Amino acid sequence: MKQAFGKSLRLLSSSDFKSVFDGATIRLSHQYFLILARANQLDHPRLGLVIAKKHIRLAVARNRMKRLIRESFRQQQQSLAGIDVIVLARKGMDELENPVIAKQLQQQWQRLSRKFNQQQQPVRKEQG
RNA sequence: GGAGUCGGCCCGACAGUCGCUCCGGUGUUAACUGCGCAGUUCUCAUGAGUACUGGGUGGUGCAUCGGGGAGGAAAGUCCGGGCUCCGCAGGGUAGAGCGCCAGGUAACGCCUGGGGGGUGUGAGCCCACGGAAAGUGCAACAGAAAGUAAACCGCCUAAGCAUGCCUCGGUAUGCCGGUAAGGGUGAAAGGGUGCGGUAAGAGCGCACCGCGCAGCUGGUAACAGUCUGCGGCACGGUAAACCCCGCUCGGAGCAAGACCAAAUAGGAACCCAAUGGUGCGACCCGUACCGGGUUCGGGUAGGUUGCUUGAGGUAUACGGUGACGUAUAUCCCAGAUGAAUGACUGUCCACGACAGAACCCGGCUUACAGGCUGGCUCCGAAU
Repeated sequence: MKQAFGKSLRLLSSSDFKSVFDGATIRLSHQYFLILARANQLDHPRLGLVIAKKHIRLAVARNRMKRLIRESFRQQQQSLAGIDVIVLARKGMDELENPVIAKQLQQQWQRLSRKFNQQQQPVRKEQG
């Protein structure tokens, strides 16, 4: 079971980001972060991160957030196939401990996966 | 041993699992692509072009192996340089910065050594440390007076004038005054101490100390001197007030700059179509609007580059008090770009601070848990 996290699993250009921001079909809100998502036409998910300096002031803390989110996403990528995801950090996220953040993200990935599958269901019925 | 002071170094350690990025090696052929070679076909003037096939070789990609992968401040962006583009004959002015002396350096507002002042018992530490006899200005409150000094209290009444008294020379009072020694005000009151001197005083005179100027000596210099002479003796403070003097300074920055280059709109050249097409209109006339293709240049998105071998690190030797320099040997030590350098688990301990490269260096400043180590000082004990 591959759990690599190469370039293909990231949102790379500003047009990639724009399409998710403009056409997001799923919004998951959390006290410390916000997840936007929409379907892509690929067999794997892609992740984009928006960690604003305004919300998390220290560069070291911003790096930590990015690493934790990437790591969590990397481990969950199998259940998120076909989704473009953007995670936005909110104020205060850097005050949490690593295990807490990992746990919170884990829960959000599961919610995201369920919600995405519900949205895909009617489409398949129409096709079949 | 305790207290202190000045440096140098380190930035949890080890193991396992799963990742990210760069470099190198090997392999891979499914994919994309660059460049030669050979054969065949077609076009035309023994050469060139077009298409296809075969094989070679490189790049991207994918596997796999090996190696590298944040800091002392990577930070603030406060100075100085390199690099890049733009500008530039020379000189002056304005503006900004710097400011004891000498040296180091690519350069500096940095560093080293020295001088001066302040501070500490000391090692040390601190200093925006040019000019106030070029000029202008400023100094609240208090105080009589704050800058060619000045009489509030005090001290004095010698000289001059007036008046009274008398032993006719004194004495008392007043006027005219004298006085910076004492008190008081103030951050600051125009050298200090002593003796002489005087009506009382006063550098008024003298001695010593201090000060200024000139010389001499030492020092590259700043500056220093039990040195010599002259001067009784100011030239108060403030230049992070204007100012004066000396020195330095073109502008913008890697989102610099260079290259490749879709789509869309517009431009240029050539070719083609032409007497056209569309609208108004039953039609003619009339009128308004409008081509197609190829190539080219500029150029947006996007990509490549700049991009890490450098005023480089380490070691040794030599020169120098030192900052540093020279020589030789040796090493390659992040290079990301929606932005890597990590996550988890276990063990151990002193339970881990401040904090993340973004073109690159040299500094300064600010933040900071601790650990290791060297020099020096003070105190105490022992020998």
